[in-house]
Amino acid sequence: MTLSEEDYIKAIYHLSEFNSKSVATNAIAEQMKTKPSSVTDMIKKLAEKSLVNYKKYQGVSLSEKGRLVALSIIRKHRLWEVFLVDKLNFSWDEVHVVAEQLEHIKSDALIDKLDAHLGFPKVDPHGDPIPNKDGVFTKSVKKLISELPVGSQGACVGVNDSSAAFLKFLDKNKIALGDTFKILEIEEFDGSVTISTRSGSIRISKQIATNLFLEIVDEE
Amino acid sequence: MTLSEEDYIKAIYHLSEFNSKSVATNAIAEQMKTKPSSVTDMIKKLAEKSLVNYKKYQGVSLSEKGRLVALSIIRKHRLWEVFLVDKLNFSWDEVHVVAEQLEHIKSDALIDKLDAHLGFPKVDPHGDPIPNKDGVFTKSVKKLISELPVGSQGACVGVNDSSAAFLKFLDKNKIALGDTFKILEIEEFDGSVTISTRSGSIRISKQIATNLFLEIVDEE
DNA sequence: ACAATTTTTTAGATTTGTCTAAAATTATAT
DNA sequence: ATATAATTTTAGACAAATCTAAAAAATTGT
Repeated sequence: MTLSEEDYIKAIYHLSEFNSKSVATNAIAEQMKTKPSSVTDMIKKLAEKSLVNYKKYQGVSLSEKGRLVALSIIRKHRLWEVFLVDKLNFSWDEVHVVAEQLEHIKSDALIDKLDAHLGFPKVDPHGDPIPNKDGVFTKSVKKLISELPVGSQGACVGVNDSSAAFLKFLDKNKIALGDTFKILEIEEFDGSVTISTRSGSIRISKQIATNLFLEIVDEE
Repeated sequence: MTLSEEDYIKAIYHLSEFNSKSVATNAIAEQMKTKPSSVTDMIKKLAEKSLVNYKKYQGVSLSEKGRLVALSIIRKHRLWEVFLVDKLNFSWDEVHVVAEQLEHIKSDALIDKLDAHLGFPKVDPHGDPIPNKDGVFTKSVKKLISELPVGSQGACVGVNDSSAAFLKFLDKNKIALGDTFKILEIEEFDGSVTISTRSGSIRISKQIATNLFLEIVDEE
């Protein structure tokens, strides 16, 4: 698989991740920052290799084979992100660009050993699940604090607003990525939320609650 | 710089590492496993970017700019090799192929942080020196035990013969990469050498001595 | 329903890195 | 010294991935 093919497969996966229907040529072109005609060419090539299901003018979807390729790339991407944050002290918002390159390194042994080195993580620094070797992963529930009911509990895995000001605020309030929070109370009046942290409970404004993602530990 | 350009620069560096003269087109073609005509094309391109000094039919040499590019790639390659061996438990003879891919990842921050994570190593797992950011490195002396006089001391950094049998032998005799040895005595009769190790002194045959490299800690 | 718009595909060109075959240059051997 | 051999370069072609411009198909609005 060429680098470019891998990028297309990944783009198609992400575009069909939630709606599951077939993906439009234009949508892929936008995602890949290229022209629709280039997309058509590449789709033909991927169809030739039966990585995608394709019928002219009818959009495209990943075949099972293609889906597994996508998941293996995503697995690599997310493991590298964990490495960059946990081992090299990158901040979680800097890692994406570098992981985009690292995900294309071809070595099964490397990924196995990296996985072990990292302690077989289940989610990446943004709270997104890491597929296993066979492409199996538990769809994690990742929600804004403002969307959760009282009693919910989870690890803080990301922010909506990555402005320096907001990150500074989090730092000042001793809120860090990875911290576990529990929602104790939601104030009807202003939407502010009381959450418990390791160092006690604090109250956060609605604005904060709509910008912090929790990765819910969903027992099932 | 494209991946291919980087590979050519690295090949030219290695080919002129010891003789320092200009490198022949055929030599590059052999190293790169490509045809001489392809090499000529690429050399023209590199000359255009003033990464090499080139005169038709006269061979090619790296410009200062090209030399710095080569050293930055070598720096990345060797840091990744240290990572693979020290952190991911690859054996030192498996790392080259993977490092060949990793060396092309473009991110200064990544290499800085990797360097720090590894404790700013000075040599790679094969005993070859790691250039610093500015391309400066101390030319390390790496010699076979059989080439060294009594009294020499250094870290074991590599083998000539990487057959499974030889590696097994080393393992059985508790000789591992990184161990420090001192040469105590050389037997005229059969060329066998007595060396001191952490766990006492042992005698190794000439055959072993001609297959083990020491990285000499050369005070100057 | 069908004209207008949007989306998608085709056709033909471009760039990068490669190739083969042939020509130009340099090296070698007697 | 010069014919022969080896090396290097040129010329022209090709595959991959992209582009522009134009044609084909699907969608939308009234």
